[in-house]
Amino acid sequence: MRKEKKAPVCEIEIVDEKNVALAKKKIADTEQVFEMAEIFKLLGEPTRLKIVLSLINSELCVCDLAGAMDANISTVSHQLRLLRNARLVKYRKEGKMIFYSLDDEHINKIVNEALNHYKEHR
Amino acid sequence: MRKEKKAPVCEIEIVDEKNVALAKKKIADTEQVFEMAEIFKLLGEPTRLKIVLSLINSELCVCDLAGAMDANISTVSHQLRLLRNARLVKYRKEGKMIFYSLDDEHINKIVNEALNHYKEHR
DNA sequence: TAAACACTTGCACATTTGTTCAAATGTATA
DNA sequence: TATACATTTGAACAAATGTGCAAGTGTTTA
Repeated sequence: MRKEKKAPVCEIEIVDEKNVALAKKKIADTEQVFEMAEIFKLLGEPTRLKIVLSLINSELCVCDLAGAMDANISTVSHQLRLLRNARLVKYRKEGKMIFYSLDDEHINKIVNEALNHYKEHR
Repeated sequence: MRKEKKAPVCEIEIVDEKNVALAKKKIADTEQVFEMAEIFKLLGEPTRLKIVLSLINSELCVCDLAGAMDANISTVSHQLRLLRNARLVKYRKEGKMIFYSLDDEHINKIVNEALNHYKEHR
């Protein structure tokens, strides 16, 4: 005897089976979806986005970065750690200073694409 | 008599004035930075990213969307509202069903660029 | 008109997140 | 070695966020 799932309205009924299958395929690689989301989340916070934008032109030390963004050094450092962990930025030491720069050429493209989006909408 | 700011260590001292100026220029348009961050933030949450990925192939009703993602309809609806407000998705009504689709061709590019990033890092 | 259905919305709640302060680390210089 | 400096780190806290339930809206169909 088959176990009868009592249908909670909608979840069971599929309207467009073919396209649901396609959609499922797109999000099948769960880990990848989470990794992608992680990158977007990192760019989705003003302080971190400012850091990334600031580093597009050139490497900067933490101090100058904070200066350019008009932000607390500690705040910048905290956010840099997140960007570092995700390998969006890299750093090099020079004496007591640490210079940060972008670690990925794609970030540039992603940011620019978003810029286009923004421009189009106003 | 000049007002003497007591220098809190680092904020005042600028190491690389030229590049700090360039960085400042990049983030000068505050409103734009926040709008960009908003878009990234929306893509930076697994549920919402799955919605966007699901809609790349074709429009889907809320019900199928939830089915494809294996998520609660209410949850999906809540997140759809955010995507709607930001004009990342649009919708059309057909009877009692509502079909959602991507409202922006840039989203596609942004997502694909992120995909490349991901692939490159493992 | 009533029932079924697709979807939205308000609420409550736990969780996550960004910031600041103060202390710690590590490096250069007197 | 002691001091100054650049940066990192931990702790504490308020604010923001995602989720699910239950109730609400609006549309179709019996």
